[in-house]
Amino acid sequence: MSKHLKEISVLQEHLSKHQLKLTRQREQILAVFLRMEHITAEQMYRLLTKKDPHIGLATIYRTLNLFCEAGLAQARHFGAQTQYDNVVHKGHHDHLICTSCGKIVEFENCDIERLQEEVAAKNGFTIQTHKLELYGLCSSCRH
Amino acid sequence: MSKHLKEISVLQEHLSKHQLKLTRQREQILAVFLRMEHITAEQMYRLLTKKDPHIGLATIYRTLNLFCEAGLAQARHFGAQTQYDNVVHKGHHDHLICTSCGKIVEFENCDIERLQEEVAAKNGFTIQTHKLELYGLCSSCRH
DNA sequence: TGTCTATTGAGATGATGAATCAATTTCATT
DNA sequence: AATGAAATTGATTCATCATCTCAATAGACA
Repeated sequence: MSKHLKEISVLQEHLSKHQLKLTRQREQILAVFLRMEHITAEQMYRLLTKKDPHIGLATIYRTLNLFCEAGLAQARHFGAQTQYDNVVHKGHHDHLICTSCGKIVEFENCDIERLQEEVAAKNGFTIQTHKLELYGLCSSCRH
Repeated sequence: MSKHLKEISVLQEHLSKHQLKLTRQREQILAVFLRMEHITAEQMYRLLTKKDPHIGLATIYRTLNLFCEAGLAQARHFGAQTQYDNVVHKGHHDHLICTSCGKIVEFENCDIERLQEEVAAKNGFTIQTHKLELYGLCSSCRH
């Protein structure tokens, strides 16, 4: 765990701010979580029960939601399941996607990001990450 | 229905391309769907059963998924439920999503849209629609 | 019209995640 | 180190959403 001192202190701060407690389970779940880019509750459960068969699935869900509140994780709903993304590993997920041939072009645009921050601030939000996908026709498919 | 000739023909084409049939239920569901910006299967079910009590929820789900395959709809998983967005009504598809409590705020920002067009043009794309989701903490969850 | 095939609808099934609650653990205070 | 209030755990139950099943029905093309 020594690699992730910063994340541990973020959690510690959130815990003490809300009169919550640091438990063995929360440490174990955090240790696994910080090694992954993203994980589902089910995956986490399988990983943890290998070592410690006495950890409950309900605890996993509760703890991953706790991480979201602490700002360490970010829940994203993919189909049926919920992915918990590690905010530390966030990249820029902006894509142009051709609806005809499926071609994908990645891009980054600072002006858009700045405007996103403005919109978020106006609504009282603090952005952790974002997803922007532009769907359309690429130059070859338009002709 | 006469307002939505284009969308009807998009569906027709998809159906015939895949040896599927145009049924009374598909027409009814499409008619309602095209009037909405976005809808859930449950909402659609309630709207339709007012007129025709003999329509099944399974059919709603199947048909909305069909619309996604035909390119008329776009499924989005919000919390527990799935929203089916009308691709025709682009422009109101942007959301702020709280990763802690799941609260969703819709917004629209012309400047962002203009920049999106610029980015697309620079890469030779013509935008048909887009999806922008900002994930973060709302004001209540940050405290 | 008749036949072949896709579709429907009612209910069963499955999957996910949240709620419950008695037993246990944490941690500030002795 | 011991105490005790308060938070946490985990086994289970519960609730919701969406898909699957399959016999009955309806569309499309000859």
